[in-house]
Amino acid sequence: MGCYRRVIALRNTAEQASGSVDIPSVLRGLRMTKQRRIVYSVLLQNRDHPTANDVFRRVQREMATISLATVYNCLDALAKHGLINQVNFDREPSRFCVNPAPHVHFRDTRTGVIHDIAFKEGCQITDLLELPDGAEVSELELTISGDLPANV
Amino acid sequence: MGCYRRVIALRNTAEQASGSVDIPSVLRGLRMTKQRRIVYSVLLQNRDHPTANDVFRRVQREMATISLATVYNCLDALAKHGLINQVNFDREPSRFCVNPAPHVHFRDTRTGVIHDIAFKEGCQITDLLELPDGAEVSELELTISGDLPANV
DNA sequence: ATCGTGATTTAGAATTATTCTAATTAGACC
DNA sequence: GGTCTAATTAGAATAATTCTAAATCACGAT
Repeated sequence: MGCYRRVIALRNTAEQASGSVDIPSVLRGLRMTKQRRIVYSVLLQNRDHPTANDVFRRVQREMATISLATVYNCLDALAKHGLINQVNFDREPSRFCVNPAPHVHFRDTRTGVIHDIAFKEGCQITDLLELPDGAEVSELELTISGDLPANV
Repeated sequence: MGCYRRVIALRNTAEQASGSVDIPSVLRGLRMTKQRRIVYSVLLQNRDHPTANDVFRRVQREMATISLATVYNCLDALAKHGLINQVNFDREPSRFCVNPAPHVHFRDTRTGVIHDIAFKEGCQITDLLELPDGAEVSELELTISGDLPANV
């Protein structure tokens, strides 16, 4: 029995849109260069799971000289340091997500919007699987496509 | 408590390797052309989650004139008709899987081998998620990477 | 402050899985 | 056998991403 209240970050809130993010000079051991900071803040400001290209276009508005390769580099560095997640739906271009909480992705096939979906309290997906004894999970990606009822 | 017995199709069995598959001329509404039949039988014979290119090379041994585009076409047709699954790990080349039972994929990071993992009896992964009321799942892909204990 | 050094950024080329195009071939049905 | 549509083919095109090599930056030591 899912309920709407528990769905995470479906829409940008006022704070998210404000752009007033304060990012320290080193985050999780990653030096926050100008470019990395802008890429990261763009992701924080608009959590709609943009592609690298989307990010590139948004960042350009604040730093016209940045290159696409740098955006890729930054996204990669941020992901390697656990600040963002790379989200893959089938073979579409990767998308990026700042939500640090454990969650999975649900694409509404009608609107194309990707929603973050939390786990129910205390639930471990691997408990449902016939994993061999001693298997140790290091990465797990779950993507779902489907229909959401017309918005309330 | 996963147990090895319930892990599906980890290895090719004798029958799988025999190649003596008998495929009707229409399967799930899909006309089984020579090429589609060979592609399908190659997948049935060796269930190691090959890429399109792997399939291409294997099929060539039986039909030297087949083209890579045809292999892509066949894989696509087979997948659209539910005979095979397209498996995506991150942004790696797609892999293909004939296992018709519901399952997820686990890549052993040490060996690179991809294992099919079944769900425990009567388990619905979506029960663990805070899905909005009325959400209807049409596709679901779960991929896991991790370590498996050294083979028994 | 300046210098040296390694990390970062950059532009553009390269890579590569996949899709597209247009022409040919095969197969089903009359 | 002839017709018609679907499937196959070779090769070109696409597009996301990565690579390369050169330029720039930023920090610590002097």
